[in-house]
Amino acid sequence: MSGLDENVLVCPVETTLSVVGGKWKAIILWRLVSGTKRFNELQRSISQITRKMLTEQLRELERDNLIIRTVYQQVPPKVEYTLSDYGRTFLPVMQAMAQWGFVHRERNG
Amino acid sequence: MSGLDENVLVCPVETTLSVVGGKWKAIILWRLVSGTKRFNELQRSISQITRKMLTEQLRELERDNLIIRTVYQQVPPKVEYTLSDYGRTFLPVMQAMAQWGFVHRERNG
DNA sequence: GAATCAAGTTTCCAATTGGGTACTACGTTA
DNA sequence: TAACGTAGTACCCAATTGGAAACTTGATTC
Repeated sequence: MSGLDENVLVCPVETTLSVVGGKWKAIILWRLVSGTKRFNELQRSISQITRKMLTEQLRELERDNLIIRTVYQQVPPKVEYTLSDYGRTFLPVMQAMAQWGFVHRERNG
Repeated sequence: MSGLDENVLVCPVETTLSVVGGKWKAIILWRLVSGTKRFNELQRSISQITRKMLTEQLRELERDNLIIRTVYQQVPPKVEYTLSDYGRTFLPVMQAMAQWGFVHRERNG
């Protein structure tokens, strides 16, 4: 607990997973790459996610400054989610993942 | 269930997560990038993982052909885990993750 | 005056994940 | 003959995750 090198020893892959790990975050961010989305639009495009999960994940992504949440004061409510500049730094990871997933699906069923 | 386009519609990021998602798999694979490792060696290098979890994750990675498990018939037992050629195709994703994690740690605490 | 809409929140319950501990195999070393 | 070491398994229990459904808000439409 007293060394200078604690941070140096942390695995960078673990660091990444601590921010965008879990079942949903990378998928949500990938949806936002193609542009700003509203809440229901996101939910419809991620078929298995519940409102609760989507809300939770969006809150955490916002807290970590990866996305920006914009509330329009109108009824019915309108809330938009946008990748932040910082969120966009995650683009290379998402592209690598998308590329691998695409090829993997070709290879396997 | 009868369309031609089911697979086309699957999100490639989701495909990737279905294979290497979860809390441990990417970390384990990243350890193997630097070379073949034995079971206990892996466990020691991933401080929070239990034997049970490590066993489970290694079995699944082996089932999906990302790693190769080699058992030496000797006592005490010796089992080695190695990235397969196919597992190595995941390298770009891991590198992108490691790079992002490294920069993210600089930026944040 | 009832229904509708978007974007949630709340509550409760089920399933999955994960941890602790003990146990195993068996040849070698003390 | 007792202990050691590696690579696990087996079993049980606790914690966390995740899902379903009902409820909320307030202006607008039927």
